[in-house]
Amino acid sequence: MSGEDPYDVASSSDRAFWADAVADTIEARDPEDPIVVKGGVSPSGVPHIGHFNEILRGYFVAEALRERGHEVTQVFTADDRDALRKIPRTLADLEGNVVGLGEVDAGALGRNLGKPYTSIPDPFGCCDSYGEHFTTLLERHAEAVGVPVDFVSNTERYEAGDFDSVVAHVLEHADEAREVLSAYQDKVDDEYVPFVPQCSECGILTEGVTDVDLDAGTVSYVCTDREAGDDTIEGCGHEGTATFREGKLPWRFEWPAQWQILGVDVEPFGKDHAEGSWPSGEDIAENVLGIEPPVGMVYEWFTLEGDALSSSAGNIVTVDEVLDLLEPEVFRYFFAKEPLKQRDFSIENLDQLVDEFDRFERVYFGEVDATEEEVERAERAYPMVVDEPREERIRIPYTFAAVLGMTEDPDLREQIARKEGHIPEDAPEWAIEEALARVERAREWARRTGNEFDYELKRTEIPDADFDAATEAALDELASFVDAGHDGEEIQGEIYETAKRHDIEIGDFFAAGYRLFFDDDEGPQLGPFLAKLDRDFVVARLRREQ
RNA sequence: GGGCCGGUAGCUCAGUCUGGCAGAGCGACGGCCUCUUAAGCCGUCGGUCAGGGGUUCAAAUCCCUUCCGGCCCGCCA
Repeated sequence: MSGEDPYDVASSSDRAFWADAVADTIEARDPEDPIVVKGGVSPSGVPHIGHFNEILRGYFVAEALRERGHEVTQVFTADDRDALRKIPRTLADLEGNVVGLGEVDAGALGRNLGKPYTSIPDPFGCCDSYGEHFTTLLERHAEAVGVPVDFVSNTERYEAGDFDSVVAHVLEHADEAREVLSAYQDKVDDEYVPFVPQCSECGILTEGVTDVDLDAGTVSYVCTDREAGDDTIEGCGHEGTATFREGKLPWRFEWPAQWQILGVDVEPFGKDHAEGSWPSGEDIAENVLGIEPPVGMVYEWFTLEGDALSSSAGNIVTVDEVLDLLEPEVFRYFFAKEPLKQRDFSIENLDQLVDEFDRFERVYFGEVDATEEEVERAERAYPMVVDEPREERIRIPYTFAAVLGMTEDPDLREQIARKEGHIPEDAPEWAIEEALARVERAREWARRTGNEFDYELKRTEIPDADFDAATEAALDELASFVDAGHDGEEIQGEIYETAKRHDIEIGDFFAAGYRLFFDDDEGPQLGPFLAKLDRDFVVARLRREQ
């Protein structure tokens, strides 16, 4: 039984980039083009960044193979005939806005437990079903991340009859099926039937199969109660028959069946599958279906802010939200890293990820010193991470972009960035535009995390402030100093001097400045910041006139 | 209880497959600068490679073992 160890596929080679190691394994099998890379999830609720392991790990493998001249298709199954097992805490509309259950008809959802996602009405009423709603959302996110993926609806495949022959084969060889699966699941006994019909009356997926008629291509069933976690889903007692298109294979069989139908050559999967579904899937593929299983590779789960991604615990972030904070290429870069390392995705420390990406980019263009290993990896992976390598591209350091975000004036942002040398004289217009787009993202990051960059220049209206006479006099003097024309360092020094002359605590005087400009107690380094603003405004504000 | 993955500087991680000087970025600290205030430049510090044992001339790397975090071994996916 079994091929390569899915833990070794991406790591045991001298390849600098793991996707090449996977591609090596696939090529060693001499597959026919097009090579099919698959992934898949149940559209059970709000898609989050964890789901993108399933898409992006496959994407890098696909790209590695394309670079070697293969034709590659990346497919993604929406496992939408799976049953809704528990009501999610939150949902999201098609724009990605996450909403609580209270805002939709939660009661209606509760009556649909045990039914396939595609048999449940869309709580938002905009798609044909619950399953289609969340699949659509995932498709949109995949598009936003820039990964070309063919989405496949499991339900549609069952309805179109694509699964017919596999279902017939499995039922015809039910003895082998039981024997193989029983090595992995204790509950499999002589009565086990590897098909789950959907009740024509109440719509739930029921396990009460009473008879199989291979010639007619149907199963008979009684709609019986079914356990789902701690709950029991009540069957309606209906006795009926279902065709092979009116139900589904149990997951352990469905996965290998998908491999057969779609001709899958490689599939990345999460570590939850590694010890259970994968070995049984390989076994079933070889010894029940008689096909060669794809190359499998395991990826580790990552945490969000140190904790498991969990929609019920509220610890999730969607792709939409993340793309408000960083460029798609930075997001893709995160998934280009070693798949087996357990790592954290931290919005709090997002600047680190962006910095790392910026360095990665500069390594590719040979602009910074790097180890041989880094260079090799960048040369291979960078072109897959960005849409198109362009050397003139400009990256404003993320935290500096956050500083620029303190002012809303786009011209001022550009002007400051130029003065600080982050935008070269001869930079092309497109590069400037892209570089400054990061300012909005960094601003959003500062706002979202409420971190030390979350200050907003109060330009249009002067904040409420009440200063004592000494402070007012000092501010007036500082205004005159600024009016006379000095650079940032001089202004910064003068703030200290002015405070001393008026016998004001240094910290208090800075606080007065932050109050006037940011309506806050703290802010960026004041002197250099003020020097970058237009002088008339700064002088007037220091004089509390505007 | 059994199996599997991960643990390397304060943080984020390379390096482990194939044993050969302990690495990078960020942060911190110091300086550039009469300055407790965050952006630039230069520099410095920073390590029980989770702990212990073994093999070896040589171990982050190989073997055994313990600890910590997570996954699987019921159902489901």
